[in-house]
Amino acid sequence: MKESLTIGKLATASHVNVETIRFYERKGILKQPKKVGAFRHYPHHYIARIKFIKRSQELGFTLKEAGELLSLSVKSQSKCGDVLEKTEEKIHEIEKKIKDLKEMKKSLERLANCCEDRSLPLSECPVLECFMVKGKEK
Amino acid sequence: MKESLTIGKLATASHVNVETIRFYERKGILKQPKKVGAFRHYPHHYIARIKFIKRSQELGFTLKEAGELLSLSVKSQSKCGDVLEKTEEKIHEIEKKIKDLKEMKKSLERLANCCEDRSLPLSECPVLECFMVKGKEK
DNA sequence: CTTGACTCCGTACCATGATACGGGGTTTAG
DNA sequence: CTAAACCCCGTATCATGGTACGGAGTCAAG
Repeated sequence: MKESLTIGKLATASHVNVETIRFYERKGILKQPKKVGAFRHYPHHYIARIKFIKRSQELGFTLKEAGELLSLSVKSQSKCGDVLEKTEEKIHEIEKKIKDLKEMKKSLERLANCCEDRSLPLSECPVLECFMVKGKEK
Repeated sequence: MKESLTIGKLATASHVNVETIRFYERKGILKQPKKVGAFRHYPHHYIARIKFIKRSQELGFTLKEAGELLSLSVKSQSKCGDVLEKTEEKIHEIEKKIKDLKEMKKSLERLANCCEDRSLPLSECPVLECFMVKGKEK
């Protein structure tokens, strides 16, 4: 039966709840599969799709964005050019997140160092300032 | 009046909604300031605090985590050692996020390259596989 | 053919992070 | 003194991303 998973099997295999799969379908994130009788039957590659969604979410994409990324990979009627554009957009978003996180890390390291130097009560330590140096106006 | 902002002034200055500030106070994320009569009066540095919360959130921390980070900076009764520990924990979390984002970026770049080579319909392109190579079991 | 496991669907509910509303009190400028 | 502008508080509502429930249909083994 490698070509057909019930929703329960799919859920187990991709480590999510059955309800979550139904939820994704209602939201249009996951394409509804063909039904055999009244029951959904999923091709095996849906496991990869769900894992992809979960991975995307872990990396800070919303469910909707995860769906967009997924559909880039899946829509065979789209041209490579279209895909490229959206993909590069996402790459830039990721780069920005990385950059911001690095700044945040630096701020925290400054805080850490600022404490390492002396084992004083924190009141002696200009911490908040330490944090805020790179605070940007938006 | 550099030492006293009403909630409205604070909200304007830190680019959030008045309700958001009240919400943070209800949740214990932001310490309630002294009241002058019935009205909250905030020291000027609350602007920095709120900005800090917002910055943390942008970087993928929950409100609760943002509050924890903030309180690291603010609690003068905590010892540097305690702070150091929590701070380093957060640094590791950030490092992990950066690492994951870099992997995601690589995956997206592989997808992009895979499209760049040929301007074919995507159906010719083994995209989903391209994405999933680093998919990890959890 | 029955029984148990699984599925169907709709609806309700949960947490998080806000945002809005409404009836009242206060404060300040004219 | 009065009216606008602001603040108080509680409560309701919203979006996101699920999770749970319950009554009914279905499928597969014995």
